[in-house]
Amino acid sequence: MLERGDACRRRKQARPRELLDAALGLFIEKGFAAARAEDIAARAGVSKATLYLHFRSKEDLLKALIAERFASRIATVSHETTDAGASHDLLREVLTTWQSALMEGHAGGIFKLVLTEVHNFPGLADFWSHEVVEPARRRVAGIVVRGIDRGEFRPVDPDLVVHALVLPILIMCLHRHAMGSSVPDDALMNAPDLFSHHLEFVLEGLTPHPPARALATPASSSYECGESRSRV
Amino acid sequence: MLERGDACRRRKQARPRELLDAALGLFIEKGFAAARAEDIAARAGVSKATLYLHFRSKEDLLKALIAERFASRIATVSHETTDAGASHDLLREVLTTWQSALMEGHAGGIFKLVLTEVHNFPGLADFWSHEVVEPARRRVAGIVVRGIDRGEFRPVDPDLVVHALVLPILIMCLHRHAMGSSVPDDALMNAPDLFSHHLEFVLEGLTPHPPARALATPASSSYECGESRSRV
Amino acid sequence: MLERGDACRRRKQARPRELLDAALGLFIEKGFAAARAEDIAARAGVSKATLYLHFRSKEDLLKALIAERFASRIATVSHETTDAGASHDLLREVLTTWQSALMEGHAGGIFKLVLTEVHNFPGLADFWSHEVVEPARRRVAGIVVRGIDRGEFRPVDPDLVVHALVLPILIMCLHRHAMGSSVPDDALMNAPDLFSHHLEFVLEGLTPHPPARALATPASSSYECGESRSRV
Amino acid sequence: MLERGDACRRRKQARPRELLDAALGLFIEKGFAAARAEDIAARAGVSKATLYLHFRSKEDLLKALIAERFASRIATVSHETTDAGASHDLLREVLTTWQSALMEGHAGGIFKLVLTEVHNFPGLADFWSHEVVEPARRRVAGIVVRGIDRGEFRPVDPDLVVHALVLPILIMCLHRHAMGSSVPDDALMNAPDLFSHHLEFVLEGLTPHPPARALATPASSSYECGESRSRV
DNA sequence: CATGAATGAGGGTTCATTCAT
DNA sequence: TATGAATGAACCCTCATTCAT
Repeated sequence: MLERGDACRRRKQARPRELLDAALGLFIEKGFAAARAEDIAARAGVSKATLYLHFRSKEDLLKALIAERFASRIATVSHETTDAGASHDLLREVLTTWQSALMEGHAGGIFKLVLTEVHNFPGLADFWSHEVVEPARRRVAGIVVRGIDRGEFRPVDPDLVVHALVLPILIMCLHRHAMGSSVPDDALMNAPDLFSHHLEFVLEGLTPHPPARALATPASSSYECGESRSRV
Repeated sequence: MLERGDACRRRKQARPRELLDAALGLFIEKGFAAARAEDIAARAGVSKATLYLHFRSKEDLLKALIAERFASRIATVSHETTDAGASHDLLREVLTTWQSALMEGHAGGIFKLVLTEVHNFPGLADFWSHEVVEPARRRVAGIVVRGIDRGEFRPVDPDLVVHALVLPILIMCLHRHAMGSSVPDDALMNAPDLFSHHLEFVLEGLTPHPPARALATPASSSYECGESRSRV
Repeated sequence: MLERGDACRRRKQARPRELLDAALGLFIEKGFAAARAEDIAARAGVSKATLYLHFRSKEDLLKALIAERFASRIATVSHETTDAGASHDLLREVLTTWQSALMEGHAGGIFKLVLTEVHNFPGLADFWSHEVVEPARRRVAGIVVRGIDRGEFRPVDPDLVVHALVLPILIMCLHRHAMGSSVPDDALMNAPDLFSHHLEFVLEGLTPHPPARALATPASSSYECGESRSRV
Repeated sequence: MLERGDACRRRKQARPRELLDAALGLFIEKGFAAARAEDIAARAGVSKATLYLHFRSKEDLLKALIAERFASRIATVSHETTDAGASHDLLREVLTTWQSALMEGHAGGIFKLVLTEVHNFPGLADFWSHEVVEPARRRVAGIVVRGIDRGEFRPVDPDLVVHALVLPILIMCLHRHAMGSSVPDDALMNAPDLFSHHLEFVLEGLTPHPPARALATPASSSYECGESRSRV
């Protein structure tokens, strides 16, 4: 009986979390408008009125999700600075990990939610920018700059590499979520190898051409003192 | 009275077209669910009941739009085979044209519509695949194959190039449509040069190394005196 | 068929009127909050949605009623200036008519509505003041002033007479509406004679005492040039 | 612990009282329907569930209030028979006291509550009749009869005087409560002198004509040098 | 063909009331 | 006794869709 009490209390404390989870799931599956408050409550195992005990409106649910930055439901790029190893390998590791994490999880659904609801929830633009794009940009650009500094990469605009590597991942997530198995033969989107090949392709493009090495290195310094917004 | 009859008849014939235009516009602006039948009719200049005279339901409107392949509202890649000139230039021309056409027009809205409604309207998967992805893939891959055959490009999987060049465009369109001016300083998405630099970056990666050096497009030299933030 | 068409169209034009009537009836019977939109519509012979075709909200219904000043549902004091006859008789006629009209009709319900909803609908205070209190005050005070001028009444503050004659009527209306037959033996409120006796009682108080006549008349002039707000 | 127990027990005994007070306050402020059970409990400093521990329903709260005759919240006319002094003065004292007590306190709110809820709570009709109307009637009529007996008043139906003096007070209370400051310039309702002048006016009507002239209360002389708008 | 009017079904939200502790 | 949590029953309002003209 005590245990049951404890269990119940624990459940009660967890209600908001469970409701948010249920809401996120249904928002992802059906979109914000089509997700019925009653269904969200039901999925969380409570009645519709209970939902309104914890959140003032359906909009509030989404705002809470945004404020919580979709709490760990989206795989974030690892920020630990692993200084060891070649920059090529670092880039490989970070992007492969991130890509497969995103492809496995609910990222596609969240991205879709962001795209469809940003009109009504400006907070989503912030989320998108600060939680998705910027961290990825920073991490990737950081490695690129490091690679340039160490002479492993040609001197290129780091943003270009971000553009080349991150954007395709985003589309692939969206595509995977939206199309699911509708277009099973779409090699462009679904093949996991394609991305790794793409990664190698970009890495190759980053590698200094043997004879050009001499002129590449000096330029790298210009990336150390970022005069613009997009530095690491 | 005859004239009026004529005028009326002409208008009447045009009704479905006007309704489809109105529907597409509102679907793009507000999404399928949030676009009210009454608003669609109003935008087409007719009454709500008239809409149902021409289409059996709101879903029918979208199905008709899909069946019509969104009638020319989306810029299609030009398929004329221009055999003249370097493959580098061909690729540049095709992709630049396509990208700017998509960024100008309503492509972002249509892409979003596809993503959000494909689970209710399987026809959208076909549209997406056959009208957007495949033509672009075919055109770009064709040029790549040609370039490889002519020794202008290194031998690579053509899909890799498609992946590298087409996917970023799609995301940029979506981003532009959804975020609009919410994230005005997002260099990764909004900068128009970034894509052309990205294009050059990929083209460089395609160029065979030792002998093709001299051919490297003039643009590549600009990498040394980048006057803008996104230079290489 | 034509006739039926006509009839129908006439009915359609009349919908707002019918809805307002139904709304007023239910507001009077149950109060604003307890009157269900569906019941209002049903009483008007239409569906709930039709109500919202003509009025944007339930509040709008009441606002429309207020704006229409409860359109003739409340008996207004007759404003024709009947100069013939003794002022005593004039006062008798006007007040008796008004009182019985109010007691018969829905005045009690409207007064109650005003009292209960004036918090949420400030327009009701205006209605109360401009449509109920002021006209009655003006009419009664006008007669009193006339009577004073003609030497038929003692010089008294006309507002005092208004106070003495109008206020009891208001309470009697409210009482009649609210209590109905709950307190059938309440001679103070329900007896119609009581009011006419009260009227006579006040009239008597207005009549100059025979010997005091001389000093009464001169004072009357001070009521001719109303220096204050409450003149006729 | 004992002390706490004592304190608690004392508080617990007081719970119903506190709840009733809170309920009455909110019923007066917002009306029965708009007063939420939760707010009542909160105002009493307990939780919503505790309210239902003491009262079976929200209706029960009002019934208890009615049964308790709104416990001293409404000013009752003093029933001590003060036989000393002129009947004019007695009437003046009783009515002035009662009126100002009612205007100060919550009488208006309670009257409104009675009017709006009597159809759901027949007990309110009894309250109204036995606690408000009848005591006032009895007291005032008693004085009138005494005055007639002593030759101070003309022989009139005592109810007539009750009607003339009590009814206006009721409306003024209602008006004050409902309109508050919405119609600040309403001299008919808000002016405090108006009632006392009205009282004098009625007293004058009660005074026997020829012989009683000299007795006319000193206040009556003030009618000749009215310094305010509402003089006679 | 065109439309003004009408509606049924459904969703968001509130609140009096109950239950488990 | 006291309460935090939960809920069922309504109610307001919307909108895709139909009907009568």
